[in-house]
Order: sequence, then structure tokens, then C-alpha cells
Amino acid sequence: MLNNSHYIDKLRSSGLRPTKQRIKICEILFNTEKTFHFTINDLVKKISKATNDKISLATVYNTVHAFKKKGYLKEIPINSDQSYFDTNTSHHHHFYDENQKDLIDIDDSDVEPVKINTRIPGKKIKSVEVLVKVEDINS
Amino acid sequence: MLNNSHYIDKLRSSGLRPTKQRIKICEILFNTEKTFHFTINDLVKKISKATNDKISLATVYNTVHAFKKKGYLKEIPINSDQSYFDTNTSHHHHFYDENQKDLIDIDDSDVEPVKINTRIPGKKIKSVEVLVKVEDINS
DNA sequence: TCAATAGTTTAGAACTATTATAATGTAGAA
DNA sequence: TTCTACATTATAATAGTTCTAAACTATTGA
Ligand SMILES: [Mn+2]
Ligand SMILES: [Mn+2]
Ligand SMILES: [Zn+2]
Ligand SMILES: [Zn+2]
Repeated sequence: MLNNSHYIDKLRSSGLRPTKQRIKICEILFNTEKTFHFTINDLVKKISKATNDKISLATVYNTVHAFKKKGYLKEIPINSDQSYFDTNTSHHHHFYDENQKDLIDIDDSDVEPVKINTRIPGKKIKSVEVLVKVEDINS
Repeated sequence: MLNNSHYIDKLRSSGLRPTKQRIKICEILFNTEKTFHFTINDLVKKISKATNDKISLATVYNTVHAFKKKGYLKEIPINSDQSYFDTNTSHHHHFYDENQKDLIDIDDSDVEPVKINTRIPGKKIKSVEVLVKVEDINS
């Protein structure tokens, strides 16, 4: 609503036209102190609450994928019925609570550096991510 | 075909009736020196090649889930359009080749022990898995 | 300023992995 | 052998995601 010029610049400099749908999604994803994890369905709900102008589901998917491609979002590797995305694009790791089906950040400083002593010829490492699955103690 | 008594015992002692479908799937999954990764679709293809008796898709899903529940298979956390399973149930990690969409084991001894210096109250750790995404060097 | 153009949004259909259903079949117990 | 709980099966249903193609719009440059 207020200070969108930042998002407009960011989008334009990424080669993405600053449409009102993209700006709205930027507000929802990035206008917050804390980063968070979300599914497409979560985001659709947030959009509904935040505005009366509907954004089509296809546009939500398109935008999330565009933002991921530009590095403004990360996708979290997890087996689930839906994809999880992360507004925290810094290097960090996750707990996955299998009871609550909830993701919780693990700060990079809380994980000893992961050292991989083997490589694959002709391939370069894109990311190294630790997933810690947790469950209720009485399970 | 030959020495199925081992699988029959294993199934029976797990509380699973040793049906011919389950025995056949055991042969395909466990009659090999090397462990491997597979999708449900991969397994269906292997079954087609291995036998003329068809096994229904529902049974393949049911069996894989039953074996996973009993700890004879692991599911690998990865974002993909389909689930990946692993006949290697020991503690190890993975490369995921994003070009070939291929999983490669990383022996536990090739990864420095992953130390997590934070916990979630009321939760216990079920697994700690490292996923190393790789891609072609010229990407 | 204002068409031309390339990029974007959209509703809805299509796709596809997975799960549910409910009828039929079968292993194991008695 | 008979009974029953468990298992298999074909098929339908579900649901997340992607595709399509028509309508719309931000940007460019004449
Ligand atoms: Mn899935
Ligand atoms: Mn998926
Ligand atoms: Zn995160
Ligand atoms: Zn493996």
C-alpha cells in the first residue's frame, strides 16, 4: 500500500514487470520482519485476507515460481502433499515437525558446518541442506 | 523364485501375510547386492519386466507403504513430482542431480557428523538428513 | 501521445501422483 | 474344511500443479 517503490524497483531490476498482483504478493511475503514458510494454499489465504482484488491461482503459482527463479524465495525439500516455500533465502536448515506438519528454521550457526568429503565429477554443488525430522516424544 | 523362505519369514514376522505380490516385490527390491532408489513408477516397470503376473498399482502403493512403515524402505525428502524411496535403510545422505533427476548415495562416512545445537521442547529427533543438490558445471 | 509489442493475468481444462472405495480373493487359524 | 480377517484389484475420486488460449497491460519508441 504505502511504500511500494522499493518492490517496484526490485521487480523492474529483475526484469519482472511490476504488476499490481506482483506488488501485492511482495507486500505479503516481504513486508515483515520475520521470515516464514508457506504453501501455495497458505499464500492464497493470506491474499484473500489482505485484499478484495482477487489474484488468480495461476498467477500465484506463476509469481512464486518467478520469485524462486530470481532467488527471492527458496523451495524446501520435503516430502509432503504440497510444496513449501521459504522467504528466508539465507543459508539455514529446518526441523520438520511430522505431527504438526510444521517447518521451523534452524539457524546456520546452530549447525556445525556440513562437510561433504566426496564429489561428483562434472557437477557443482548448488545447495547443502539439513532436514531434521522431529515428532512428539510420546510417539 | 528360488529362495523365498527368507522373505516369507520376514513378512510373517512383521505381521504381513506373505502374499505372492509381496514376495515378488521383495525379490525385486531386496534380491540385490546394491541398494537403490526408485519411484513407484520405476517399481511398476521393474515388476512388468520381472513377471507376467500383473500386480495392481494400488497393491504396489500399499506394499511400498507397508514396507516403509516396517522400516524396510525409507522415503527420501525431496521436492519432486513423485516420491522417491530407498532400499538403503542405513543412515546416509544424498546428492540430487537436478539435471538428471537422479539420486546418489553419500556414505555416512563421507559426511562429517551433523551436530544440531538446538532442540524443540517436547519433540524428539527422528532423523537427520543432508541433501546436496548438484547441477551440471555449465548451468 | 499513442499505437505496437512483448509480457502478464485469468478461468478453466488438463494432467498426474496418490488415495479411497468396495467388491472379490486368499492366507492362516480353528 | 470352514471361517474370518487381511489383501488385492479395477476403478473412481482427490488434489496439487501445470497448461491453454483469450483478454489485458506495462513499456517502448515513433
Ligand atoms: Mn507428493
Ligand atoms: Mn509436488
Ligand atoms: Zn526456513
Ligand atoms: Zn540412498
